[in-house]
Amino acid sequence: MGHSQASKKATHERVVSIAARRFREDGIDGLSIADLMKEAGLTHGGFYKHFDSKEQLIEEALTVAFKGAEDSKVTYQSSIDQLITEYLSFAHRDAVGTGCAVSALVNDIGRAEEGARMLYTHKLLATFGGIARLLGGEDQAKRSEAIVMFSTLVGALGLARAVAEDDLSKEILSTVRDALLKDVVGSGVHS
Amino acid sequence: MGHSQASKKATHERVVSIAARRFREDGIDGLSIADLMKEAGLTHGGFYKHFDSKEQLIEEALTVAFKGAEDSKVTYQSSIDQLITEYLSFAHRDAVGTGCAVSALVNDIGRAEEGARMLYTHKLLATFGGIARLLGGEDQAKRSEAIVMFSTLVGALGLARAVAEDDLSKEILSTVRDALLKDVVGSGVHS
DNA sequence: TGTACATCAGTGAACGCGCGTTCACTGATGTAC
DNA sequence: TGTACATCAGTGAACGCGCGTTCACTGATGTAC
Repeated sequence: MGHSQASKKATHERVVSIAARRFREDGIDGLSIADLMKEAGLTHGGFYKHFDSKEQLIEEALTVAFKGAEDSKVTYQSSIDQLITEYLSFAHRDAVGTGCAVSALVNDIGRAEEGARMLYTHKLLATFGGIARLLGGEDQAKRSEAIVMFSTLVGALGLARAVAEDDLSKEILSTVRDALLKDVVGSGVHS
Repeated sequence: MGHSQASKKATHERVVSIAARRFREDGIDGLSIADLMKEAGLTHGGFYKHFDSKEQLIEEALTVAFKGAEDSKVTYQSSIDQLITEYLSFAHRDAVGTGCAVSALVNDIGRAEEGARMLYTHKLLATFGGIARLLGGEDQAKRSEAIVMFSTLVGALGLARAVAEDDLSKEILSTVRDALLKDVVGSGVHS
């Protein structure tokens, strides 16, 4: 039946994977189909052999971005200390495209379609659950702690990325990291 | 000398004021000159009687957005409790266009020109200073507290706006608000 | 005060360009015999 | 194994549209006398 299905699938996944990175870097409206296909080594026309529309790509790419290795690494750490330290690291700040998609798309998603917002919401719920687990439970108190902590992480990472001066950016990351690590020690998670 | 200078100034300010709101709502790339001028009751050609380029508009509009009454109301509250309560209110969540521009533009600004990033950075420094003052001082400890608190506020507001389900959105705002208010009571600001 | 003239904010057609999408075509690959 | 044919991923020109920007023009307003 013509071209191999395996190679089509490989191309499809490559395009989605590039989009998952570029949407985080440039915003959903900031990446064009032509640019995307060019980076995949193809021409723009071929896009529609893989997707019905840009909207379908967005949903597939966000699904990948929310499941991606880098993002999960950040969300499901082996310890809460490690999560805080890696989430607020300079490496994570500088790796928007492979980092936490919840942070990278926080402003974009309010302007996106219903489907994209749903994926985002479910990822956020999973993240709250994952952090609560790291904090030692899934009761209401731990969930609340997780919500506050993740809000702080997302805010600090966003501000550190937005700021034009590197000194201030590093101060934000270090200050928030130290404060959160201190909170965790104080709350008895390290029983 | 031709048209009144007063009416030109009034038009200029009206256009900048609309842009300051719309940039927050739709993103910097999400607002076109034609749309902007239409909302001001003018045609697109007239734009260049007021600005050399879109870039100049961006800088003027961000300056206004960072000085705007609504934003300052949020940043320079009379008390830290009031700041937390109003920043994390449903009203502020639903008023992106007139609310805190630091939050609304946190993702956009990393993709913007140097000038815009500078304005953002200075506004953020002023905000940290303002919150430290509300916390009772401007020493390093209070500055650190202010950085952590503002990160938390920005993260929580962003997530509450991004989320597709109203229950979750309200839970984020309420949970973070209560936690921050409790922290403040505990730290002895209300001596 | 009334008239002639100069100014210039605002108009709207037009510019080149990039967007998302369509479509007739190509040519490498898989299938049938 | 070798040849003829069918499939279809990928190509690239073209579509209508909106973008930022330019420009010749208009006509209400301010100035000069």
